[in-house]
Amino acid sequence: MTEKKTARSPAAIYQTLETALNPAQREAVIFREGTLLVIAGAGSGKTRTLTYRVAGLVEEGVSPGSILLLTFTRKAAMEMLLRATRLLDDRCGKVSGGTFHSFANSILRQHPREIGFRNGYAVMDRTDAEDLISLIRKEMGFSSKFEAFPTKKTLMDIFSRSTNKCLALQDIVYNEYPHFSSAMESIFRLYREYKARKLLHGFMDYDDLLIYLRDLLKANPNLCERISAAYRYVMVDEYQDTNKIQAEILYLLSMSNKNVMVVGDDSQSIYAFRGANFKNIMDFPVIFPGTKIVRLEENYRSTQPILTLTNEIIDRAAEKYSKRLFTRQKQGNAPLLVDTQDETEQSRFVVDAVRGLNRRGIPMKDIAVLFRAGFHSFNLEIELARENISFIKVGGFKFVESAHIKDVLAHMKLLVHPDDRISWLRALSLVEKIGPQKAQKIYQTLSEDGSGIPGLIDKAYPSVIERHIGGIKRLFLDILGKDLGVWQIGDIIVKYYSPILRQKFDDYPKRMKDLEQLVLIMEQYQDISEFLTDMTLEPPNTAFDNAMAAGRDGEDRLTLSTIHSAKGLEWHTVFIIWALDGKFPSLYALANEEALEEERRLMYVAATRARENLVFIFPKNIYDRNERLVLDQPSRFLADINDGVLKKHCTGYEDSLF
DNA sequence: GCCGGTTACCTTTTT
DNA sequence: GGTAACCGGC
Repeated sequence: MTEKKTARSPAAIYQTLETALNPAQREAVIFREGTLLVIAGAGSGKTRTLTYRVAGLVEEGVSPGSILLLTFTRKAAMEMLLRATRLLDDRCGKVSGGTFHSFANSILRQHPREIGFRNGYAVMDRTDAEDLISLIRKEMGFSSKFEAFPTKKTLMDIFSRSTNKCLALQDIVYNEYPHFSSAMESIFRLYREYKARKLLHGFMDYDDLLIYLRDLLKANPNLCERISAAYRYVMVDEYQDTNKIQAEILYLLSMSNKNVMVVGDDSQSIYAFRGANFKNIMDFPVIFPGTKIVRLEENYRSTQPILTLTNEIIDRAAEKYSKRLFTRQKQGNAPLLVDTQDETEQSRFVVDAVRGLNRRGIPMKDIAVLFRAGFHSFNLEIELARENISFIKVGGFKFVESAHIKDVLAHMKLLVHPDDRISWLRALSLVEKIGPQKAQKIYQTLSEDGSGIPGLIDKAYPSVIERHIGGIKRLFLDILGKDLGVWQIGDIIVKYYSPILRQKFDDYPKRMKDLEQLVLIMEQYQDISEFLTDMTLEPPNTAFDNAMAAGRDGEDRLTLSTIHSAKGLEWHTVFIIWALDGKFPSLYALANEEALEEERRLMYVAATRARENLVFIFPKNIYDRNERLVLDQPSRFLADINDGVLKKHCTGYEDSLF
């Protein structure tokens, strides 16, 4: 961080409080002892409030390390601490910040024995966990051939929901996946096996991090006392998106000091699919009696016409939410609703409109296109590339999840975790003539005699195999016992892997670039496990979203983002594509009242990202093969809003849209 | 028995 | 573009 130390005296910060913050914000900033709940509407200066509070605490002499700021992404935490640093000085950068998951990981790493992972553990990402499930599924002989049996993805969903909602597996299956009820017995057996394997091989999935932390704190009162005493002030952002386990952890963390502040907005809760419950925020004063509640209702982001619309969207919700936003920016353009013939026309419309805005002085980085699901932007991405408009895409598929990245990382994981069965199978299966069976056999012998990588190198194999396995033996010979940096090791692995890449993927030039990118990221790390943990817990959300790219990122780029990844952000102009009933809300959500309500909140989050201009677009001749029907209506969240609030717009005038 | 190529089908959101 | 079942060939 090259942040300059600003020579601003503490008194000056408090002087600026009067002018920089409104009374409600100020109240939250200067609140000290006890629990505080801040209900902060969209654009109400929530980040500003947290930033000032952090700076204020540090300024008063609270040790930065004893302040804990839990946010939704590490990026959000870094951003806030950076702002606090600007406000005060470098000490703010030393505040402990991150996600619940990374916080859990940092604590658990220090207590491997207490949690039953004597030799430490590796964190599995979603794909690793699914691979393990798939392996077990095959071993146990469950397949969908003879009975309705869930795929690995669905199994993981079921397991994860059960954990995060604190409900029995049966409840989840019978209520949310009734069509798999007949397989309940098998699912349960598989689940038990999955848990056993994780313990046996030293793996944790994302959910385990939270569970083990909670259980560690619960089972060891002395430790809990010590840890909670270490954090004098705890703050949690986006509290509406936390779940029951996280609430319990927070409660345990408050054992010694009851100075807990949570900030959130019940109408922006969009992670129920992951076990989050917006009622958490309402329960907070119940769990912590005597909680002070502060409401931030003045919106500083959007114009009145945009707020009028967003208020209408959320007013139609079945559940009544706790506030209504207002603004002093009365003037502004009416939000637009545009229908196009098909997806291509939708993309062209966006391209033309973006061009028009850009010509009239709106920088690309002040414009965003938002959508419900990652793949909704594929067509637009092609059009943008054709038109030479550069963009950054956030959300959807992460590049660390793609097969080629996982292949390279698997080799690296073996260096620090030689008992990693998933990685062994993955790496060995890449060798010609070695498939799942042979890989399994090789792994078995290495694991039984505990010889790991050296065992692989020393062992002689039947000549057919030996001819092909020589490559991977040489790879590890090149790495082991040498004093190499993370990126050098990565580079060696990539060189070994590139012939496989060519053979395996038609689009290898593109993937090769990803691998080069990966090696660039590695340059920032001194330690392999640290690198691997970061790739799992804080993966770059796009191929270009990392410090490396940011360095040469002077370029003015358009943002494409899933709505989930746009949370907390804002742009001058926002386009929301696929505002088509059946896509948004998704057809999956229609059967379920709660899911539908979450879709509505999602639409609310999307629309409240806009400062000046807001445009909804839907292609109206979309045939859904699944349901065998034509989707041609605008999203039901917009359909009945009258013309004065949401203006219908015809295509063909994109140049003078506003 | 096992590898590896082929085909049919489906595709939400994220730590 | 990914997953899982299928089948031909060694």
